[in-house]
Amino acid sequence: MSNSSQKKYKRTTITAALPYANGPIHIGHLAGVYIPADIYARYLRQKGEEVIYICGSDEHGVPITIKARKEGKTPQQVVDKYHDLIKKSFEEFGIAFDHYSRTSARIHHETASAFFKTLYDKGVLVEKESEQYYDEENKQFLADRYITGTCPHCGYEQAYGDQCENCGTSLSPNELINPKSVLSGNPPVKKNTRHWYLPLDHYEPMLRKWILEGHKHDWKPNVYGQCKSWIDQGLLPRAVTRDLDWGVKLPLEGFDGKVLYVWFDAPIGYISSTREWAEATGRDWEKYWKSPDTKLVHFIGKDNIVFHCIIFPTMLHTEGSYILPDNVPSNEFLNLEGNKISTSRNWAVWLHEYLKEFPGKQDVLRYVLCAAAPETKDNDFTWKDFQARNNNELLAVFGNFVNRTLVLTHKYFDGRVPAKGQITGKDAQTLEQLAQFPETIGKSLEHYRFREALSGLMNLARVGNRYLTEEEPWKLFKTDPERVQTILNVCLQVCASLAVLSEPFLPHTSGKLLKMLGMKPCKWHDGGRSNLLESGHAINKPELLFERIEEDAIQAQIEKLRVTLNNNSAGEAAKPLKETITFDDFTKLDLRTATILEAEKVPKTKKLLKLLVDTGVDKRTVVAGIAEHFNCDKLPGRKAVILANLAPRKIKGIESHGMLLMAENHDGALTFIAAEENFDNGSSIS
RNA sequence: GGCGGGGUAGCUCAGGUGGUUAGAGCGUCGGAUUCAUAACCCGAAGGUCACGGGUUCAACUCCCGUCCCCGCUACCA
Repeated sequence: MSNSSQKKYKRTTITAALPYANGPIHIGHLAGVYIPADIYARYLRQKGEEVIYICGSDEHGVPITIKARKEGKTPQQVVDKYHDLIKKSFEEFGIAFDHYSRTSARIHHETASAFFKTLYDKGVLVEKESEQYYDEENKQFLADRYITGTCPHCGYEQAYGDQCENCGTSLSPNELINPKSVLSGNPPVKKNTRHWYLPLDHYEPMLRKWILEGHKHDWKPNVYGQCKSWIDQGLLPRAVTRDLDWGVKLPLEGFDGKVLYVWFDAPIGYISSTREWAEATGRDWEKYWKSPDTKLVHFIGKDNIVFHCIIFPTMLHTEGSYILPDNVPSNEFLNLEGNKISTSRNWAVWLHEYLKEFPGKQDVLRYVLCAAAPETKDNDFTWKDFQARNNNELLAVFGNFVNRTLVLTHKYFDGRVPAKGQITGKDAQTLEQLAQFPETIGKSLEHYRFREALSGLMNLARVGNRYLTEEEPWKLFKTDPERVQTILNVCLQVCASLAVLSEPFLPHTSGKLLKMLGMKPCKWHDGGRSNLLESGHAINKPELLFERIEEDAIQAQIEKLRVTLNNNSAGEAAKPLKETITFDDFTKLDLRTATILEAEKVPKTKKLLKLLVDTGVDKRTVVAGIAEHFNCDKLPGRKAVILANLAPRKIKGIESHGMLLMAENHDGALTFIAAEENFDNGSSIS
């Protein structure tokens, strides 16, 4: 079913998730998105198919305006910096986009606002009024991130309108106590504003049919499952506009200060990037997006599944003239040395730094990240593994085979491809195996199985090594030089095929090898031919394709990460102090020593325990979010401190009277606070 | 808690409409070899296929339950 559908396509449009222009690219992005997409694109190109590989920087949205404010720059300056950095490092790394654009480009603003206008004119969008916080001094509505206030949960005074960074709770701006505008410092006022929504709920039947029925077997289980989960939970209308001045302006009269919500404009960036490319090269962009014989494929990370499988397709569908994606191969996440990659904690291997620290080793990283790509589950990148894969696989299997063959050719035949003579069974068998590789590897690629494809490529080098070792030409040369000619001819054909078939995976290596063999780039299915190199053809001097990566280079990287780890924990040890309070403020708190009498888990929650506590004054129920840290059986009898005069509050239907005090370190571990001596319950604390 | 994904050799992963001795690469050990960047090649050891039930002549593969990891989501007074 999925195979027959591939036949009808005449061209392929490949998109890779637009990197957000507020930071550089790291190995997680590469392994999950850009490398697989690049391999796929290069493969199709090499097959001679019509294909475009499109990407660009995603440059709108609130986080960029925040970063700009923090650094005292304009948002444009921020995105310029990262756009340039990202674009350059992609190029140097060998990600071969047909076009890399950016969403601040004029053509993108035109495309995105026209797209919105079409949906608006068609009556697709639903208009709704709502109340939002407004800064009167600056005369603008405030994004959630532009409002700070006191967290209603933990009392932290610098909580943001969308999240409290102290306790991690996600908030809505309305929950904040004493909200303040980040812009003016004044309390914001509520004001009516109008926004447009994409009514995803209306298109549930379409999505059900298209995804749940139509792509049950050709989409990856993680993607299909995630979509099913979303659809089954019930889709809600999603706002497509925001009150902000950084982004694509609404193409409607009288709505200054409104822009398209960044998630709406970003995927349209694929389209505008295609248009920009088409204008520059004199092509027709529309067939890549509107012709039913075009296969549209989005490469993304798992955080992006809902946008690319549900929201963007709904946009394309409602617009009316666009095709929908044929597949959305999404990868899971890559961890680094056992921990989640984190931009803010600097726990990452940054591409631009790698390129500096390992010059000329683009393909090593491409190889390692493809071989260890998180295709079906999260995976871990370690520098030890990086070293091992370079030394024991790329170098020992691939590089070594090529080197052996070329050295022997120079030694015995002065660098000229010797002619084949009598073909033995082994020769024929090897050439037969060789012939199958383009098909085998190609099939893996067409099913988005990049790890499998790469290991297929390595198998070809193994075939070569085995053949060469078994035939032992170095033993025969004195007695049977003609036989050696045949053997080396066969080995050279394998090398030639390696040069051809490695191109999608290891483009730099492929280029070097082609040069060494004196070959021009070839079509995919030329790989596998047994006469790619004519006899008598002169090859160049061999150079090493890969060099050994020594222990000190690896230790340097590990040390670099260790320093990061130290910096992080040093930084985190000291959380900034809260605002100064008066003694009177303090005396309002009634803190008491207490003992836990009973503990049970609150059903249907992960973190909540219902505790019965003896406060000395009374026995009361307290709900505490500590279930992940403490076992119920171990709690009865435990001494604690509670805040006894906190207003009661219902949590999951249980009235909680007071709050259990705990200390939390930067790893999120909790510990009890209690009197060291065995004091009576109800002793007051001051 | 709900939903989704995953739990298979020391490591990274394949696998199967249920059916002979569960596969690969790397690592380890042994052998062979010297053309080659101490590389290649051959061989071996290594797994109760997370755990407990059930269906079946037969389950790692199907069903039910439990546990663990990841993501989304609810919850942290």
